[in-house]
Amino acid sequence: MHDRRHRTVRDLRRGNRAAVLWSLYFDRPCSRQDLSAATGLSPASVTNVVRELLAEGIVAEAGSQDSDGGRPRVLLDVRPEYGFVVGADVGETRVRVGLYDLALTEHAKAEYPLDPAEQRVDVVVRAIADGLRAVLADAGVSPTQVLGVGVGVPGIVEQGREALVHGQTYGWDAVPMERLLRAHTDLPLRFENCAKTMGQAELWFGAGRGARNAAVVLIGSGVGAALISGGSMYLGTTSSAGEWGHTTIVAGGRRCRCGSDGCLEAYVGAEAILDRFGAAEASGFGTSGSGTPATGTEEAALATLVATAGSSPAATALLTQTAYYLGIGIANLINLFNPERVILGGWAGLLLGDRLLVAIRESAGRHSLRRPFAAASIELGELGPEAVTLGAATLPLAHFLDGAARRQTS
Amino acid sequence: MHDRRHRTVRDLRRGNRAAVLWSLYFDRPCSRQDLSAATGLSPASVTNVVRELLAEGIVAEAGSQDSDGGRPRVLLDVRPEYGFVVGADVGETRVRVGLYDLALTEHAKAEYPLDPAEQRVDVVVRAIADGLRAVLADAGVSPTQVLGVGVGVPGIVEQGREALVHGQTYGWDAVPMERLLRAHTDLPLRFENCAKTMGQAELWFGAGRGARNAAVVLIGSGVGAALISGGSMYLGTTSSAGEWGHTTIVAGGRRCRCGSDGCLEAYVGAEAILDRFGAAEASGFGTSGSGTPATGTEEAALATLVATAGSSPAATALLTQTAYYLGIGIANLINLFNPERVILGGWAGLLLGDRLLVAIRESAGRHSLRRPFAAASIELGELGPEAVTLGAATLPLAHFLDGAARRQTS
DNA sequence: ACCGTTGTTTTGAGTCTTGAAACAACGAGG
DNA sequence: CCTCGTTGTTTCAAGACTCAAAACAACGGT
Repeated sequence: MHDRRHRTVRDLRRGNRAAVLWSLYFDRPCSRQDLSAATGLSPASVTNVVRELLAEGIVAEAGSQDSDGGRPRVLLDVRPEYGFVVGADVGETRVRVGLYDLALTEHAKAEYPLDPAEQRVDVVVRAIADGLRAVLADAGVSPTQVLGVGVGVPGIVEQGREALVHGQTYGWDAVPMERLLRAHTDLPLRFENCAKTMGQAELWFGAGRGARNAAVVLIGSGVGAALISGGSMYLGTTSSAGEWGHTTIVAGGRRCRCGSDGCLEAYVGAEAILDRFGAAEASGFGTSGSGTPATGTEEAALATLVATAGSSPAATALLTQTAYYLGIGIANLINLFNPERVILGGWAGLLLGDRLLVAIRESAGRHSLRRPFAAASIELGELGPEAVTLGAATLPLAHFLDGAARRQTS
Repeated sequence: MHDRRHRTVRDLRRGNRAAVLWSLYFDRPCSRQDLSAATGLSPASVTNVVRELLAEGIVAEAGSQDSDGGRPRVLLDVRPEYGFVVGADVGETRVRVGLYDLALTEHAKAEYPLDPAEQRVDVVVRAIADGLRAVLADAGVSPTQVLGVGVGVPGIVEQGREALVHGQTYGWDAVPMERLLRAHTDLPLRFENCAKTMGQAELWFGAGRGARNAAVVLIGSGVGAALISGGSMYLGTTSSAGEWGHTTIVAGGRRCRCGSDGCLEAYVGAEAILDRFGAAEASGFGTSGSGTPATGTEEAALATLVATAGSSPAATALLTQTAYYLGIGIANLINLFNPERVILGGWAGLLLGDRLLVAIRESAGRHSLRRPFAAASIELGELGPEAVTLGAATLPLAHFLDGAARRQTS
């Protein structure tokens, strides 16, 4: 109950410094006055903090802006080249690594294919390490300039002294990812579930900008969600919160690959949609069995399905039904969480949402209570597939803004 | 994003004072050393803060405790008689008001029946005002000794400059409860949904003690939930979070009184259970129609139903099914929230849980993912029907512990 | 050149926490 | 009975920080 732990007066300083940095980062560029207004600090304190940030080279003055009549405001901005962050995305078929500066513009990227049939941890770790080396070499950036590395992994991340990864679908059980990767680099490492990572990207730079309570809903082959409460990711007790895909919406319904039945994922996951279509058509695209096709194939199949929807009544009916179920899943989120925004993302989510957003909204409205529904807007994600890498890069960046991380060289 | 707003160095003091008070309140009695350890403050600062609290009469020394060999620890405790708080519970059939001291021991209570057929706001407000006067007179407590009044209302509370209440079932729409009650008293008022209020009571004093992430699930005639995240109530954007009862668990299922269908409430709410039983038996207890019976009747009917379960196969089957559905609802919470504890409460919840807890756990286990399920314990609430009043009293108390509230006289 | 306006910095005062040292209250052992 | 070691609490001086007010700076208009 109540974790209030502002100890020393020095922590106060750190806190105020963080407040200024966060403010500046998300409202860039802005003047000292703006910062004063945004943080509630006195102009004097802002001057102090900013002086420090200027001296450290983290922010720089960036021109000025006329004020009506008086002294012009000096605009401040984050100096993108102060440092770099690395984001890595461990997907089902490939490992992607990106190098970003402080403004999160990409400076280099690398990609390594994985064998979708078996995801061996050592292969993944080696790919990340290789990617790290590659992007640094590519952009001519020295490791000393890197603030940290963030990794988005499929599965639950148990944050402890060393991050452990539990990947249900990959058969990973308490894999000591951090220790394994530590063998290849001394940089600060952070791990997070890739759905949460992607959610954070949408929250910071996509459709979720400015939201304090939001749900980012991700539909790919499987289904997941990231819950944002009070402006930051909600993790839960063992940081496995957000398993929306295995929420039951049809008691006694279709069998799900998780072993339960009636899960949302068994109706709106890409694999499930194709499965259902296959069962209905008993022919055509998709997989009728349970084998996981390469994502590329799955993606093409679903795209074709969506495209045919105009002409094929069977496809239309299926999609209508999918929107119905998806609306129910979203309505449940709205009733439980009362978010101000629900963002639909993931490759399949974007594909479906493009065509079905109206139907989804309608179904969600019918299945949720009036007031919470009225408070929530349902929108499409704005970020593409690079969102996971970007979101991963966000992890060390957040720590930097909090004032914890510094560059290795002092 | 990030609300960091520790302005002045004085706020720091207030924060540390609050940290000490909360610590002491929930680990009572304890020594200055314990407080130092619990809050992370230096012994010197604890002494300072405690000196202040002693001078104000909020805490008092309460004996001492031998230390092995050295100076004995002086035990500190909250002085219960420093002030009082009032809690009011607006139920479907009655208004209950309780007067509590700082230690939340009851000093007086009052109850006023309501006509269950129509809940007129002015009647409710008058009952609360009468109850307030009555409990104060009864215990011989002057209003100047009262720190505040908390009210638990059925419906969504919109916290603004003045609390507004939206009671779906009562036909209350944006009722300015605070303004209405303000006409009768000058005391600080706080309003909250009664499910959240009850949840807070369980969290502080019942089965939820010490939990940081928990879900308190309430089953009465209707169904609701209170979500606790990071040790405090999660409210959502328009403070209507936790509408678990109207979460869909059977797409296209039974019609619910909210207008949607397949809601959890339509399966496990007391009214719904009796309804289903009536439909199955086409005779016996319960109501076969949709009219809301007086709660007393409903309560008796459900108790009878549960009692017959041993002998009547129909009743047994119905309860088994109810446990199945309830387990699904709980599993959904576990998957989404990853709480460390799920607490089953409400009069019907306790009645059912008493007999069905094992079956409910089993169903929840089958419908949730392994890891989050393993992290969550499912337990019965420990508090009786007075929990709402107690929880309501908790609202002004929390503000007092935060250092905001003082007694009116200085 | 002067004035009003607006943005930023300096200054002096006031608060707060803290580590170290002092102080207090006990049991044990001579 | 006195001393000593131990443990819990308080005092004290130093250091850190924010803030309000005042000073300063940079502009347009007249």
